[in-house]
Amino acid sequence: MATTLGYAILGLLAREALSGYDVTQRMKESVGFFWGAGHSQIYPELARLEEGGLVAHSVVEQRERPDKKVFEITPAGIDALGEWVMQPPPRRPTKDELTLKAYSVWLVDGGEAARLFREEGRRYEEQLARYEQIRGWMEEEWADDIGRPETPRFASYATLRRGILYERGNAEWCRWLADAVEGKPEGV
Amino acid sequence: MATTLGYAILGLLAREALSGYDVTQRMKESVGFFWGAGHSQIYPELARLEEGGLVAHSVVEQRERPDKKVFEITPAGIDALGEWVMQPPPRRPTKDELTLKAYSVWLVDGGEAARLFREEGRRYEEQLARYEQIRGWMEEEWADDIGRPETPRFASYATLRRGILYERGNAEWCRWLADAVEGKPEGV
DNA sequence: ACCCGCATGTAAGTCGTTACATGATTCT
DNA sequence: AGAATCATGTAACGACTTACATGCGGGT
Repeated sequence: MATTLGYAILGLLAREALSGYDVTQRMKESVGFFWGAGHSQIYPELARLEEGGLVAHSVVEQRERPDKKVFEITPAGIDALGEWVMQPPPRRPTKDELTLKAYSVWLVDGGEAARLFREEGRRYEEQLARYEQIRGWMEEEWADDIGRPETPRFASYATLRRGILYERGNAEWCRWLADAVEGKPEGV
Repeated sequence: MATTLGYAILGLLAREALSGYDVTQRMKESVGFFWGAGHSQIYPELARLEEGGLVAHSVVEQRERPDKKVFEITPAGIDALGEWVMQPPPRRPTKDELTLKAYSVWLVDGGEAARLFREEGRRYEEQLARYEQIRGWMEEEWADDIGRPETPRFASYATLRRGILYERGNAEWCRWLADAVEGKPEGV
């Protein structure tokens, strides 16, 4: 019924009521690690969700700040989100620009290519380090909830683990590729 | 200068001359594993590349088959592709629908969720098995070229390794998540 | 007779990015 | 004085998907 972005927003609102601005912020941090959108996409999508009865808003007046519309998920919204979760997602081809570049890496100088992939690898490692830090924090602070699949904290922890595996795989691959284009033998 | 899809096509044409139809087929197998497009996107893109002087076509008449336009990459096309390869790609947020579903998995029944993620994990494992098979074949058949970063075969092998790490990470995560939502203790 | 593979395109619609537009307050 | 944060929207454009459209030859 809603779009994928709609379900991403519902996933946030199922945890707490948020303004469009707040949703935009979340899309740059937490959820943003696996689904991103700018505010120009979010405001119209919230309107569409409201039209479908999946969310409802109330205006909160603020002193010294502009008024804001705070959106809450409705029972119908919770139902729709739960049903969507259980549908197997369509297998779309992963679009990875760095892999695409690697596909044509044979055309360029090995030393220069090594520099590129080492630099990209470093970025993945930085992100990985950030994730590992959050993971350590979660495992300490959220220790109880992490074992309870019915809590939102468990779900957040699960997505973080996915991010860790993803960044680790990418970092490992970049290192291997940088070594290989420089002519270094591999350690598989 | 060209779009990302344009560079994907150039990457193919740098290896061999192809018709639009052939390019479409490649987008479903080899390159399709990390960049996909339908024929309705490919034909206009080839026209744009030709307009920019990066590819050129000649008509090949066939008996018992429709005539076809075979596209070749031009020296300008090779240059453009090589320069693009060396540009660090913009860091776009990974869009992964399955991770997004996991973010709201706390709303649904653990047993049902386990079934979903186990099934998805199986698909990743199947793809992984296919990749591992190709890898074995490449390491035997292409043994010489795989150590030479200036060959297209090396580049194909490199992208395959990326695919293997990707599928392996996903499969591992799905297994972990399925166990976790069922209440099984983890083995990290 | 019908479907599949080869072969090439266009059209309509959705999704996503970048830019335009406004305006108050707080921090430097 | 200028930049950053909070706050909400619209418009234009580009990328991508799905459907429309055509036609021959070969296999069942």
